[in-house]
Amino acid sequence: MVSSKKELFTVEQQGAAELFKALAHPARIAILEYLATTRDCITGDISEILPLARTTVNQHLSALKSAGFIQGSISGAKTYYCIDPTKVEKLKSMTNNLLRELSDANPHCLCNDSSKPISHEDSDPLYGKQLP
Amino acid sequence: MVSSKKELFTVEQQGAAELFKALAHPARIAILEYLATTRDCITGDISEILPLARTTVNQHLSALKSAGFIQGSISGAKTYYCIDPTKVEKLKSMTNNLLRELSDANPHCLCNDSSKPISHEDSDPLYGKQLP
DNA sequence: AAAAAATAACGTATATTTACGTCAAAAATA
DNA sequence: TATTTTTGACGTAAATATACGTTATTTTTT
Repeated sequence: MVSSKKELFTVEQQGAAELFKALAHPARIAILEYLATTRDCITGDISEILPLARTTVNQHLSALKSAGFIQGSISGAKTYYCIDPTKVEKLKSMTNNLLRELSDANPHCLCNDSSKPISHEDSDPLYGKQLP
Repeated sequence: MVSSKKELFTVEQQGAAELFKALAHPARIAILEYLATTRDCITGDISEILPLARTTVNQHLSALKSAGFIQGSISGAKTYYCIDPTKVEKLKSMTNNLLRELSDANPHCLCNDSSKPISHEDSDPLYGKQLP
């Protein structure tokens, strides 16, 4: 790998990928779910819930914060974290856009075209065969 | 990192994370979008569209295939890839579940509770401050 | 039968993610 | 004031992802 190459795609594609990447670990899903169900959202609490060390949880929290999914507000020694509803809305609209794109155009694909019946595992004996 | 730890979360959380992970790179988003708009979905075509080498594109295709987002059917020397609409539906329902979870419960959080006004960047001068 | 076309497999190098321990600093408490 | 609590910063090691060139194999074309 010489460079990252991600910047060669559209900003929409990059944005979508970043959003999904933030959710691409079960710990971060769990953190968001926990934050959604409690008022007492401090780091210590979360690391007691999750099967991970506190520093690891903190790392996941940072990732979620960088992606904009959560906000943190310091109150004394404690830091309160909570979900940013704006970002959740953005995830919703962005996912809906992508899903619409993917499902609308799909019937055009050869594999799902009923006028070309010999193309899937049901009918094609070579489906899924590895080239040796 | 000793072990992966991902297996310590619920299967739902793992499944969601895997699905999102498959979409966590702009190239894979671009591939899905391209597959949605064309009938001629063979590897060579896609690598001419994307700013990546053919082998790299193939790698991303494998990732999407492993995740179940695309199917491939070999016809002669060419391999035709297409989106699996079932998986797209699964992404939709799973995302909707998560979004419902996250938006429903959010008002309970302290940070978004109007009865505790001093907690966000507008009112809290310490918001976002790094502990040095 | 030989050459060309197309693809997956393999190997490799670099970058990033994941997981955690240790440490220092700020605030609360004794 | 000293101790405890809480947190983020830093360093590190292993795992995984990304990007690509090379190679072998199959099919098509010549």
